[in-house]
Amino acid sequence: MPAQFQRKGYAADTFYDGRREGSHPDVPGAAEAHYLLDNGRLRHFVRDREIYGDGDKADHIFKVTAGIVRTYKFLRDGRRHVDAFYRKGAVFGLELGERYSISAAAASDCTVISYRLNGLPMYAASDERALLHLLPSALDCLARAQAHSLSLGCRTAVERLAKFLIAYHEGTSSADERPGSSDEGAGSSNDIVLTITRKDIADHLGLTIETVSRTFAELEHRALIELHGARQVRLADQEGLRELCL
Amino acid sequence: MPAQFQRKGYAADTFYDGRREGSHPDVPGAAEAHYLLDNGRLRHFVRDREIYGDGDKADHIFKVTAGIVRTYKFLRDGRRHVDAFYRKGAVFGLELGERYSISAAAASDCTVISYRLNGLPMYAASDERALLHLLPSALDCLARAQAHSLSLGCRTAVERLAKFLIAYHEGTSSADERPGSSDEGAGSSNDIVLTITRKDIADHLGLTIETVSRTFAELEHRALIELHGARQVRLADQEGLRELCL
DNA sequence: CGAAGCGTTGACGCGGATCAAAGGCAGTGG
DNA sequence: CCACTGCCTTTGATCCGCGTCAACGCTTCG
Repeated sequence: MPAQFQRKGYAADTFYDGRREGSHPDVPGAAEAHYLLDNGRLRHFVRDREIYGDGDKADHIFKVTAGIVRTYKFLRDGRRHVDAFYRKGAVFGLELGERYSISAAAASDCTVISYRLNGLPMYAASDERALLHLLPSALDCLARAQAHSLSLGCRTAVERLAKFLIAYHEGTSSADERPGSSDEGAGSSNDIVLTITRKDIADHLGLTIETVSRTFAELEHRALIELHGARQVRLADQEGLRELCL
Repeated sequence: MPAQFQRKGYAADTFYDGRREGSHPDVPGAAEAHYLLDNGRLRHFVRDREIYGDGDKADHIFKVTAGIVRTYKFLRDGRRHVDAFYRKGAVFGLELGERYSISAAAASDCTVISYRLNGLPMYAASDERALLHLLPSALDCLARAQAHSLSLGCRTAVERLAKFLIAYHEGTSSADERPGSSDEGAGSSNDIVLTITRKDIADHLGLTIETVSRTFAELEHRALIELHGARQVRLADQEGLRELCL
């Protein structure tokens, strides 16, 4: 009923691309916002390669430079929950305790920079100024985690997938990993290429792969998207998709 | 399948009581961890009174001193999602942007300290050292938000409620707001008094009040809890309840 | 005592899980 | 070049947990 809740046009959740904190020029030292990652080590991971495991010592922070990273967790019964996806520019591996509470792996082939902490939990690292610059990343993760539990708690399969596609699109549309033609030309800007599997999507949205597949079909049936193979999706009616969000 | 994922005995999520960050003595200046809240203003709220609204200027940070605060959001269709509950010692109102993305209200009568920021988004506040001490709070919120989406994404009504009860119990058992007798005596330590409504629980767990009610009955039927009225619950079999968590 | 909230209980239907099978598609080897 | 193999995805049939609708009990307060 309250009217001020109608915040519109922001559907992105769980796709971290580091744009939000970068867009705040009044952060002290924003230019080197994650400068502590600059002297890190570049590492490449093939799809499904684990980057760190739930329970490992949390002695690194990471930043994605290419591809998509997922954070996830296995349940006792073998089920898997995918917490979030991280894209170019996003920081992951932030932990309060001295061990990771969740695993991270490459959802597609990807490249990350890893920065080694000096054996201390990150809130206790020696460089306070560097740590300060992690607060925006942490708050960004937090906001997206909250948005995601809202989706999981309140929304149907169609709505969750619609939101996912919008978020995925917003995550790539400004980046360089565009499908098809290399020039920034005509209106092909609502094509997306899913470099992650149906299973990753399903485990993230709290659905099964069968339901995800059926829901893709449903969205196509409603003329909101066009499927060209399993991985290539055109967002035929972005307005309609956004209608379904939140 | 991986064995190191079996982290046991930590079921608390979404109940923030500020114990975790306080338990890290190696945080620089942990004693005054939230000292920036010390010169704040004490405020009292009756149940359901809004503390701040989604969309308001995010110019305050809060710390709970008594009672339970919920953060929540209304959806367009009138549904409500309760993101988290905050208890004595917990900090809430942390935001990346300059406006709150979620509302906060008193889930029970409660008292909070509000600290006014100087008109800037909090990551840009003048006192960097003070800000630094918010990082643990933010990371704690983040971990719990992640745990909560896991519950919502993967678990059944019975499992969610079991986890909720364990978390609620862990949140009160060490605090002073104990039910019944005032002395720290015999084994009544697994009685809890729910000061929040079924609706708050339902909206938090992504269920309806009917299902929550039925699930309480189911847990009692399985002899995991004993209900003495709607608000007083004895955790008769904590081990059994924990079996259901995660 | 009546009214208003909150909580419980029952009947029924639907959305998504489960079980089962078959259709692309890429990589491999003959 | 084509058959073979394994993985990912789709599609169909059935089942079940939870939502929905409806009615009733309990408590509180005027």
